Parts: sequence; C-alpha cells; structure tokens
Amino acid sequence: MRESRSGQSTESSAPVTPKGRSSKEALLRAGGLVAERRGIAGLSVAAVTREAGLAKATFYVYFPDRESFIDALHQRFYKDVNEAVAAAVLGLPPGRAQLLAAIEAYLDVCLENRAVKALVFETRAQSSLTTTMEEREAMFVQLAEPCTRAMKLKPAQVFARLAVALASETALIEMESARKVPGARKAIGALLAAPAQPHATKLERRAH
Amino acid sequence: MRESRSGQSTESSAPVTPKGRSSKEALLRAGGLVAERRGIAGLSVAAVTREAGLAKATFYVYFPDRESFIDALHQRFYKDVNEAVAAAVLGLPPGRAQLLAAIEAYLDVCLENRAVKALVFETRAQSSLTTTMEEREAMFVQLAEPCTRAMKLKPAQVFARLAVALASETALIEMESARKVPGARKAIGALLAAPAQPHATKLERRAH
DNA sequence: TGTACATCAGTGAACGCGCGTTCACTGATGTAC
DNA sequence: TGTACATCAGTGAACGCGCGTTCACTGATGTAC
Repeated sequence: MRESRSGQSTESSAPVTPKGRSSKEALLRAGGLVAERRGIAGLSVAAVTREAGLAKATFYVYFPDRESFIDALHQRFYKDVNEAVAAAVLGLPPGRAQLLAAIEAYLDVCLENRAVKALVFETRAQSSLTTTMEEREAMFVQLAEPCTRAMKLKPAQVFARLAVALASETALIEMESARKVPGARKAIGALLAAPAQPHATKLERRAH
Repeated sequence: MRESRSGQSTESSAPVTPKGRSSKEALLRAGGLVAERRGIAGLSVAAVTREAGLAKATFYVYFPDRESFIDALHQRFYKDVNEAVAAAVLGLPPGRAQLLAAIEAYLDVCLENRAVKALVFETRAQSSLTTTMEEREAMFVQLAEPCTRAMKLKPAQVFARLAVALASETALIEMESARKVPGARKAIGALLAAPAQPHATKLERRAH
C-alpha cells in the first residue's frame, strides 16, 4: 500500500546494514529448513524465528506479515529457476531440444533448493496463492508452450501443461532420493519423443 | 486405540438409526463442499458443522477428531475410484489399453467428485498424510506398473509414476473447466504411445 | 577527546482470535411390564 | 393404556492452546561539533 522507496511489496523495509541483511537472510534460510521439515502448515512465524535464533518480533522488522514471507521464498526459488532456464535455452530455437534443456535446468535447480521446491509444490495445490505467485506458476507453461507448438503437439497448451507436470513429478522423484535420477530424466525425453500423429493412439507399433 | 466393535478407526461410533446415518452423511457432504471452497486449511470442524447445519459438538458424535474426518473423505474417494477402475479394466491384460482405460475411469470419477479430488491433490503434497492415506496414494502407481512393464517402458516404476502424474494433471485441467477435456485425454494417449527405444531421445523423427 | 544525537537492529510481553476438543446436559424414540 | 427405563442423537457453553501481530522499549553504531 505505502512502500515508499523500494516498491517491493514483500518487504517491510530493506535492511541497510550488513547485520540487518544477514538477519533477513537467516530468516529466509530458516524458512527453507522449516518448510522442508514441517511443510507450509508448519511454517509459522514462531517456528521460523526459533530456527533463526531471533525473537518473533524481529520477523516483523523485515517482513510485513507471514504471507509476504512465503511469497518472498517463492520469489527466490523462481528467480533461481528463471536464470538457470534462461541460460540453458540460450540460442536454442523453440522445440523439443529447448524444452528438454529447460527441464534439465529446472530439475538441477530443484535439487539445490529441495526445501523450497517442496513448499512450491504444496502452495500450488492451495487456494492461498497470491496473484504474483499464480503468475510465476503460469510462467512454466508459457515457456513450454512455444516448444510444444513447434513440436506440432495439439492442443499445444495442454501438452505444455503435461510436460510441466512430468517435470514436476520427476522433481519429486529426485527429491525423494535426494539426487539425480537419470532414468526419470530419460523417461521424460522418451515420452516427449512421441510424434503427434492423430492415429498414433490407435496403432500398435512394436507388437506385430 | 479402543474401538471395540467396528474396528474402523475413522469412526467414533457408527450411527444406528436412519437419522444418525443421515447426519453423518450430511457432515461428509458438507466436508466436500467446504474442501472445494476453502481447501484443506479451511476444512475446520466449525466450517463443516456450520455447512451441515449441526452443532460443533455433533461432529464428535461421528468422528473421533478432525484428522479421522479428512481420512474418511479420502477413503470414500478412493473407494469410488477403485470400483470404477476395476470395472473399466475387467478382462483387459496389463498394457497400454488397460492403462488408458484405467485413466479414463479415473478421470470420470474425478469429475464426479470435484471437491474431494481437490482435497486429495492438496493432501498429497503435505506431510500430514496418514499411513493409510499414503498407502491409498501408492495404489495408483502399483496399478499402473504392470502396464508400463508390459509396454516395455523402463524403468517401469518411474514410467508408472509419470503416467499417474499425467492423469492427475489432466484431472486438474478438467476440474478447472468442470467438464471433460477430450484434447487432454487424447494427449495422454499420444504421450503414452511413445515406443521406449533407447535412442528415441536422440532421434528427430519428422524433421528431416 | 568528549558528548549529544540520529539511526537502525532487535526484543519481551502482551493482545485478540479461531481453532480442536470436552463437558454436562436435553429431548426424542422404542421397548418392557 | 400408562409408566418406567434404556438408548441414541444432538447441543450450548466453556476449555486451553498456538497462532499472527503489535507495542513500548533497549542497545549498539556512526556522525557532528
């Protein structure tokens, strides 16, 4: 509403000293740990500040309320993903190769941000999404759609959503074993290799 | 812990009169409505009883606690799914046709139980799953695995999970538009038509 | 060097609120004699 | 037919609890003169 200087609505006030910055950082890091252990329902202000070793009231020095804090965690994750994906697809034209490269980059970032990815997955299901959070969610599909379109998969948007779902499920598989699962990554490639011929579903290819 | 007679831990005590049965039914139906509107976090005892037009205390006549109630909703949904899927795959051998038939049946049940399906999707992400709920969740993958195995998709379990993820995402798509989305159903068929040849991911098929 | 002041980080204690749950109780219905 | 009793459904009011949030305040640091 007010936010005179920065314009970032997820921050109560930006810290100006190094100590302040590190406290805010500590809160966000603690948020990741708590989210991993207790999920979104357990992501209380009390739990986060306890984990960070700060007083509850300190939380409100850096974030206007709980929702903004969750949004900030969300935002961070997507910033990481965006950068990694952008770097990975650099120079690749929309199509299967670009889509798979983007998914690979996404999976790598998920592995580095296990805690937050879990939170993202939870948040997705709930109606408690901020408008900005919903927009970030839709981003993936928007990014994938030109690829499915170039692959002549119709309807392109539906295939884009399904591709994102495959990536998301694979991220979960990898989170469970806490490492890359090449079999799963290859599986995505195999499924997305299907030619979109209308009669494909009625044909048996291998079995004579 | 005790539960002398029925052995069903999700019920505080089974109603014996028709009136009692209808009250319990009203609570479960109200639970579905509230879950659809407010999600799992909004599925409070107060909200459910308000919706059902009963006193809060009445809730505890039929359910030992809130968790058991959610579990009961969960259980109902899976019972419906199980029956529909079992009927749909009757006589079909494990394989692509069986898998697609099962998914079709699953999607139909989801459309009839929009509220509860949303709840299931939410619950899946949270750590708050009961043991029995986790078991019900794993059921889908167990059912799909013989099919992916028969389709020579390796690793079969990974493909089974991805197939379930595709079905789940399609259920969400259909819930959003509140009706069947044939394009999405066909898309699943197209993706699951991919032959599992090891080099498939490196080949471009159509583009010369 | 000493002191007055502004700035920012940080906090203990309290607030109201809605939650899940329990309690002691009422009222209706059916059966026994 | 009348009455005593058991059974079950259902409830209003209260309970403690943990939550998010606010308040008035302290302490440390840096700068001005």
